[in-house]
Amino acid sequence: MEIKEKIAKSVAQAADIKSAEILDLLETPPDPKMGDVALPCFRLAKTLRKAPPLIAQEIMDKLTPPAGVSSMQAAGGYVNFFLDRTAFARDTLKAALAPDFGASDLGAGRRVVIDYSSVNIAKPFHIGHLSSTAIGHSLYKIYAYLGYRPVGINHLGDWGTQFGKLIAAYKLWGDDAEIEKDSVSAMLRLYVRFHEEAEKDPALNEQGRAWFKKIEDGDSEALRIFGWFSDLTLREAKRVYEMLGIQFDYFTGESFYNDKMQPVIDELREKNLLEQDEGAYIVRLEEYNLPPCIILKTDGATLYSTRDLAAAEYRKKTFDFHKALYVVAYQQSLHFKQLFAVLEKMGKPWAKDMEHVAFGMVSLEDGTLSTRHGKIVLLEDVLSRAVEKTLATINEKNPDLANKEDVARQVGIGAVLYSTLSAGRIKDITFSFERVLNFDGETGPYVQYTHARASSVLRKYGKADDPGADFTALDDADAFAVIRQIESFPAAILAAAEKNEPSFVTRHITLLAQHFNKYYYEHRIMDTDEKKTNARIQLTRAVQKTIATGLSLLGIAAPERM
RNA sequence: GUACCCGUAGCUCAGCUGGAUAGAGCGUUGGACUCCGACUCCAAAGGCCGAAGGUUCGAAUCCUUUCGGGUACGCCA
Repeated sequence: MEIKEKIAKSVAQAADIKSAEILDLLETPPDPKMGDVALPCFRLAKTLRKAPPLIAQEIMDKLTPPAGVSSMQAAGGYVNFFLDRTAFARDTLKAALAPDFGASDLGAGRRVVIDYSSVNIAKPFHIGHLSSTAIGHSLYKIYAYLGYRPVGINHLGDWGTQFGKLIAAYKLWGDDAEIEKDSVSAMLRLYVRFHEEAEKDPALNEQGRAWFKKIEDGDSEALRIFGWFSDLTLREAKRVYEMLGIQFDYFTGESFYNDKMQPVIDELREKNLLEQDEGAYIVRLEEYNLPPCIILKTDGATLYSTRDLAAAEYRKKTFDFHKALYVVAYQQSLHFKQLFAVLEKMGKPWAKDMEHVAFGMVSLEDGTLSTRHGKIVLLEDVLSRAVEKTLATINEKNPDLANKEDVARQVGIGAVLYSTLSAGRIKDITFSFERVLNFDGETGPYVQYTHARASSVLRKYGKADDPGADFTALDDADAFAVIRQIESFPAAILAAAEKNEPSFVTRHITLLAQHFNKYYYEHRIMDTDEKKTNARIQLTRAVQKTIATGLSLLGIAAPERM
């Protein structure tokens, strides 16, 4: 970054163009043999009204290369700059070895509310919830690293007529011991049975509605049963969160907003936004080219949207957020567009600070996930199988390793997290054990292995860094590739936050691991020249640190041995 | 029907605020452990970037149309 600014500045002087404009043009050539930084002159041709190769030549002739640039070359319509690699290595490693490399105070004093994971009461925690959980948690870490104060909210699915049905089913066929023992699975069986029986006997639905009404009215028995179900579900979910190393600041679910909806409805009325249509109350959104948003049903009951409006209002009031993110699957993108549009119509200037961080659908190889038909894969099973497989690998390759079980957990779970955070979040995922449990190539274990390998070298070296290190040892192309990648780490974090895209971090550290592994094979790190050895050790240390930081931003552990 | 998203190597994906010969991993084939960790590395094969127009000095990238796939579209969440 810094060197690009210097180049932009000197080009600006030579060509009499604004330096910011030049900085914008600067890019990295496709092949390092061409140069390290390139200035394409094609766009300048328009204003200067000269042929690009001529401009390139003229700029080069007039230019005094800034410190850090060793040579220049005009080629085609480009001016190519070759960096002084020794200086680049020294500067980059110094920055990378300082504490909190890539961190910033960009977000100082700003809160970012992140709504993620959102488990449903009485429903199993399956692989369909992994994306929201992993992406949300990673964003939490990324924003925190950039100085923001993230607020993690688990917006529990704990409201709706379904819970009336569940209680009705429990009253008819429930067995306390079975529920205590099987928890969510037992609840799910009751729920499925209810739907089956209601097909034959529609009167059951009436019972379901009645029980839901009791929940709404605060009936003590209804609340006791529902509270019991909630506790059991959360206990199960928290076990998974613990395995994943994830915490939330709040477990405020939908029911939390029950008493907070009326003021929003009143406000909509006052502002003349509420309109009765076919018996229901709606807000029209034609000017947004969106279908209307239903606020109240014909029977006067509230809906999902009503609750989310109240939640948005509450979050703004409580946290005064700088940004509010909803890490929710893209199926709900219309809902969020409507939600944001309604808030905007209500005159909330902060509506523009809210963002739906959408991600793709998870399906199984033989079709869509379906809780009701039992076509699901439990997240806990995936995690355990990944851990088991890792343990088997460790027993085979590194049987004397201490804390094998701990490491197996870190690597196995890391593999699962990595796999959901490696592709862009909008991509659909077809879940397959084969893919998740493959640990070769661009995978979590690969990156962790690189980290462990670097750690191992550093352990062997066992000495502190030497201020007199000879960085000319890092002049070769392999080292340069590694250093360049390290240098762009802070930019990758910023971009990840900007786009709410953790995969930018995943990709960045994966590439870094690849460059380092190549370097490791081509070069001996520790040799007889102490000053040169130390420079290569600093490189190794910077790689180790950067990978560890990157992994931690993804919520993945970085074991030193594996 | 309408809106949004996705089509890049056999498979999974990068690259998409336009730039120099389209990249990686998996899989396939063939190599590399007396040497700092082989969960590693090297090499080969594999592409009209869904298609057609357009804008531009230049398009995988921007615009239009079109085909294929996905998702969602008032009283579920």
